[in-house]
This record gives sequence, C-alpha cells and structure tokens, in this order.
Amino acid sequence: MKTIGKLAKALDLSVETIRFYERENLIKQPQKPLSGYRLYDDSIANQLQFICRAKALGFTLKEIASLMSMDGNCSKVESLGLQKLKIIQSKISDLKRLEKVIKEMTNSCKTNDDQSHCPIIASLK
Amino acid sequence: MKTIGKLAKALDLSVETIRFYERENLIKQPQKPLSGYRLYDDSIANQLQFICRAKALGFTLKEIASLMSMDGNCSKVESLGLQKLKIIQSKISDLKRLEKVIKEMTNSCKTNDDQSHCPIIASLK
DNA sequence: ATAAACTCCGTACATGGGTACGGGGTCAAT
DNA sequence: ATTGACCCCGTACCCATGTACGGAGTTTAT
Repeated sequence: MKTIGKLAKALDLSVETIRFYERENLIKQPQKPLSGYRLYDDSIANQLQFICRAKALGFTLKEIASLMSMDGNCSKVESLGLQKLKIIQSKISDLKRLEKVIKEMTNSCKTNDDQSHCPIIASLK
Repeated sequence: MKTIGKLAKALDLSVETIRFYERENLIKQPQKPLSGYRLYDDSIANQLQFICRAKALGFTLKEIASLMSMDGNCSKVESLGLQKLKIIQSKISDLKRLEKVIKEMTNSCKTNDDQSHCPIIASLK
C-alpha cells in the first residue's frame, strides 16, 4: 500500500495529476484510514498505468474513461480503436500535405537572391 | 472601406475573431470615425488573409506575429519555416507509429472469438 | 419615425489537461 | 519533542484560440 506521493513517483506522475484523475472520475478514491491519507493498492496503480498507456496512444481522457468502462465488450473497444485510427490517418495526410507546401516554400528561399523579399511571405500574401 | 461585420463575412471569420486578433496585436485597430465604428481598408483585410493562410499551414498566432514582423528578412522566415517543417515531420512519424500500433490492436480484435475479453484492453493493462 | 441590424466595450466562459497555492493536519526520523 | 517531509482540501490559474453575453449607442431600411 502506497501513499499518493510514493505512487506518483513510481508511475512518474505528479501527485496533482493523480488527484486530478480522481476528480475526473478516471479512478476511484481509495480507502482512507484515520489519518485521511489515500492508500493505494496495486489495482489502482494498474489502472493508472492503463491510463498512461492509452494516453500515449493518443486517446483523450474522456475516451480512456470510455475504454475502461467497456472492459468486456471487445467490439465496442474495437470500434473506438478504428475511429481513432481514422482520425490518426487523416491527421497524417493533412500533415503530409503541409510538409510538402512548407518544403517548397523553404526551398524557394534557398534559391532566392533578394534577402529583403521573402518568397514565403509573398506566397502568403 | 468595410465595417467589421462586412469584413468578417468577406473573409469568413467572425467579428469576435477580428476583435480578438486586434487585442492580440496581430492587426492594428483601424481608423474610427465619429460613430466609433471600425472602418477597414484593404491593407488590414490583406493582413487578415495572411494570418488565415499562415494558420492553415500550422503556424501559431505568435509565430504569425513573428512572421509579419520579419517581412524583409528572408533568412529568418526560412529558418522559422524549417523549424516548423521539423515539427511537422516528427509529428508525422509519431502518428505513423501510433497508426501501426492501433492497427495491430484492432486487427487482433477481428481474430478474437471471446467478446468478453478484448485484446486491446489486455494489451494496455 | 420606428424597428431591425449592426457595432461598441469589457468581461466571462469554453476546451483539455493539468499545475500552483495556501493554510492547515500528520507522520517519520533524530 | 521538534523539525521536515508528506498529505489534506478547495480554489485559482496556465496554455491557445477563440466564443458568448449584455447593455448601450449607431446606422439603415421601410
């Protein structure tokens, strides 16, 4: 059983963040003995790790709450995953288009003699 | 000369957004005659269009303010562009990695018989 | 001349994901 | 027994980029 500070350190989160997740109902408040100090067992630590991993995959906290409540319903989870996949793929193609435009712009700077007239600025005007 | 509402319509921005950009010093407050109403000539309209285009390329408002003040210094603009390019490219590779992971996860759902045990949830645990 | 539509200003609210603060109580080490 | 480290709670604040509101003045159309 760990106090909130120990748990935070173990998971590389801040104490405030754990309290924040509790406020947002991502995790439950654990048992609190006389002292009033939260005491965590492994089950909440595991949930927090789940949250961190899902966050790293780009799920929002709301979606993570969803995911956790969908435990035991694989097709729901799958459809949330597929939805996320679509968003990710469309972001990728947006960014690739952008990459192309900005590349072209910076290239045109390279072949530009007149320092006081920038082709990037010009093309935005 | 256009009032703020006409200008907003012409640029497909909201009146509030134009006032916001003014507060943020992206554009100057135009002349205001007796009535107190802002009256815009083309120069500010052009600046707003510049802002919109730069925003579409993924520049933040702060960067756009920078860009506008860099007019006439091509190498500075170029380096801001290259910096943005790097950020975009690293976002793309992050997202591609994510895409891969989520694809694998959702695929494993497809070949999963047990609806009540989701491999996505399992892999996050 | 009256009503509708527009503008003014300042301020508060929204989103997402936290971070920081302040005044207290508690626990662990010396 | 004292000191320092830890924890409690509620609240306010941060970032970026706007959006919304409300009461008052102005312009425009009928």
